[in-house]
This record gives sequence, C-alpha cells and structure tokens, in this order.
Amino acid sequence: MDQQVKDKKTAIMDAALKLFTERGFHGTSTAQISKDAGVATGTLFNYFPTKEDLINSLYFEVKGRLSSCIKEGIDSEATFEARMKKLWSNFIRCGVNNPEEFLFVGQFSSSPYITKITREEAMKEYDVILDMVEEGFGNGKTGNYSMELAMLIFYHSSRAVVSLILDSGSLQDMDEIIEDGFQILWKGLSPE
Amino acid sequence: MDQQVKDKKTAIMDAALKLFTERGFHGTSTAQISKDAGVATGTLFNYFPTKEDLINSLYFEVKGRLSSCIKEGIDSEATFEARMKKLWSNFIRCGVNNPEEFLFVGQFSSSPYITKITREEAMKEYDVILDMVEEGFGNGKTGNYSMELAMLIFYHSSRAVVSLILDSGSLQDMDEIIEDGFQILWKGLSPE
DNA sequence: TTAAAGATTGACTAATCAGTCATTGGTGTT
DNA sequence: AACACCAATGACTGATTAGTCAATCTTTAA
Repeated sequence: MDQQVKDKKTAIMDAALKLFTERGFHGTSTAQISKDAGVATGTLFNYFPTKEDLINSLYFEVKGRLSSCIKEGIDSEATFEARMKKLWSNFIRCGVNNPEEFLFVGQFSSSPYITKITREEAMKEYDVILDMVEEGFGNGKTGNYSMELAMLIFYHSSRAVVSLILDSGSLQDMDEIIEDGFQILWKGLSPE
Repeated sequence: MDQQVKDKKTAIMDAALKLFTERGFHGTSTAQISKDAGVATGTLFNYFPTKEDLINSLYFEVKGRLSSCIKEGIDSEATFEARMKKLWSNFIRCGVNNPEEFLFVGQFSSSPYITKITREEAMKEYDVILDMVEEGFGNGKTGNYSMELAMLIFYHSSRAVVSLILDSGSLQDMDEIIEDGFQILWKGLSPE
C-alpha cells in the first residue's frame, strides 16, 4: 500500500514535471498528466486537491532536489575562492544534469500567476549564495557593491550559462565554459 | 477609417500586453482581451486570425519598442567603456520604464511553446551587445572568454537588475545600482 | 474466510475556450 | 436620397477544461 501510494504519486509528479516544462502550466491539462502517469483523472485529485496544489507541491519537491545537489561537496575548510568556484560549478552542473528541474524552476519563478511573495520565497533557496558571499566579503559590500546585487548577478549568470550549455548541446565544452564564466564573475565581484 | 482601424488594433494590442504580463498567454482568454479593449470578440479575429498570431505580432511590436529604446543616444565617438556603460544603462532604464514590455519579452523568451529557433530569433535583437563587445574586445575573446558567454552574462545580468529595481520599487537607488552593476561587469569582462 | 477501510476508477458536469458568421450600422459617393 | 461597401458586432459552436462522485477493486486485519 505505502509503496503503491508512493508509486502513483511519483508517477503523477514525474509526468507533470515533464509536461509542464514542455507545454507550460496552462498548456498542460490534468487529463494529460493522468494519462501520461498511467492513472485515472480521479486519482490525481486524490493526491492533489487542485491543479495549483500539484504545481506547488511539485515546485517544493524540485526545489529540494536542486538544493541538495547545489550544496554537495562544498568543503568548508577550503579557501573562499575555492568554495565560490565549487558553488558556481555546482549550480551549473545541477542545472545541466537536471534540465527538467532547471526549466521548471525558471518557468515557475517568472510565472505571472505566482505572487511576488512566493517568488521571494523561491529565491530564499539561494541564500546559500548570499550567505557565502557575505561570509567571504565581509558585511554589506563586495568590492563596493551590495550583496544582493552580487547574488543576483551570480545566480542569473549561472542560469544563463546552463541555458547556453543546454541549447548548444555541447557538453564537452562545459568545463571550459564553467571556468571562463567563473573567472568573469570572480574578477567582477572581488574587491580591487 | 484609417485612424479608427488603428485605434481598435492598438486597443487590442494594449489590452493583450497588459493581460499577458498579468496572467500569461494561456491564462488570458481572447474574450477577456476583447472586453478590456472595448471591442467585440469578432473584431479581434479580424485583425489577428488566431490568438497565436496576436502573440507573435505583439512580440515583434514590443521587441521593436525596446530595441529602439536600447539604442538611443549611444555616441559612436565615445570611448568603448563609455559606450558599454551607456548600453548597460539603456538596457536597465528601458526595462524599468517599460515594465510590461520587459516582462512580456521575458515571458515570451522562456515560454515552452516558443520553439528554440524563435528563441534564437528573439536573441538576435540583442546582437547590439555582441557587436559592441566584439568591436571593443577584438575577435573572439574578452579577456580569455568567448564573446557569446560575455554577451549572455551582460544580458541576463541587466534583466536581473531590472527585476531587482522593479521588485524593490525603489527607483531612487537606481543610479547607484546601475553604476555598481556596471562596475562588476566591466571589471569581469575586461582583459587583465 | 470475511468484512471493513481505503485506494482507484472513468463517465460525467458545468464552465470556459478559440474561433465563426449572418447581421448590423456607419461612411462616402452619386 | 439611394446605394454600395466593409468594419464591427455578439450570439453561437464544438472542443476542451478542472474537478466530482458513485461504483469497483485491493489491502489489511480479525
């Protein structure tokens, strides 16, 4: 039973994730999700009272997956630069290795029906960056710039790089792109 | 007649832009657009054969508006750094001054139903950056980084900064944010 | 073995969707 | 005034939507 339940629920979330990234939230019907998941339409509504509940649940699930991926293997004994580089690399590799999750989060964040508060909540996940930046650069300023600005540029640049790698489809250049991207940011964000 | 026609068409596009940025493409019905524009549903379909045609027409219209805004007042006699700074400032000010257009383009670009080819076409608009970067930094590399990477970071950072300004609602800090953001990018992108 | 409890089903509904088309009404010409 | 022309209309359609629910099947426990 317990396993069965988990199977159905997981199947629904898997199908939903795939379809949402392919066709968007409004573009995907609950009927289609159920069909792809191999369950009846009623079953979907047993687990998720409304479509919106499904979207939100899926978002927290996906955010969790990416979050643990992003924090992996950061050695707190390493130098600040090494840790930043690892974080940068993790962000990009997690996105490239989990393209559906990556696209879903992007779509969710820029979605108009998601409120501003939810979007801020969404951003909280990436306070890892903010924490690390603040710890490394002292209080309030990197070079002469605000921490929030630094974090935003770091985060959005990493997303841009993931898109570049996914669109070009050339995974072999990935290491070089990651390295080059980090050099730009590190040079830009460091104090003189 | 001619003016009448233009009025109705403009009203439809204005209403569509507003609603699309508020509720998304699928979340906005043609009936609602017509109602907000003050025309009958049939009238909308006189001007735009399908909803998709309306979205595409609107996209090219909006892209055009932003494009001319972005290129304004760049003095080709100025130094490379001055021109880059002006371009950066224009990107951000155009976004802040035209929030609906800014959000619409972002939504359109990250929309799943827009094909990869259309998205590349969309990006062509911002070859202004690529052209300028290539002209200023020579052929192929900025510092040691590829031009495309530099352009993507420039573009996505500018979008991040616009979002920051729009979300915080604090227009008075804008000049400082623009300046700080530019310093990060300029330092990052410049050769040693 | 049996019965209660809970999970699953899919036909169904009311609402909403994009798009149609016969009709109307305003304008310019003669 | 009589006509032609065409933009504008909005009631209408068939398709699709999120969500419901009585009936059926599966699991558990006595």
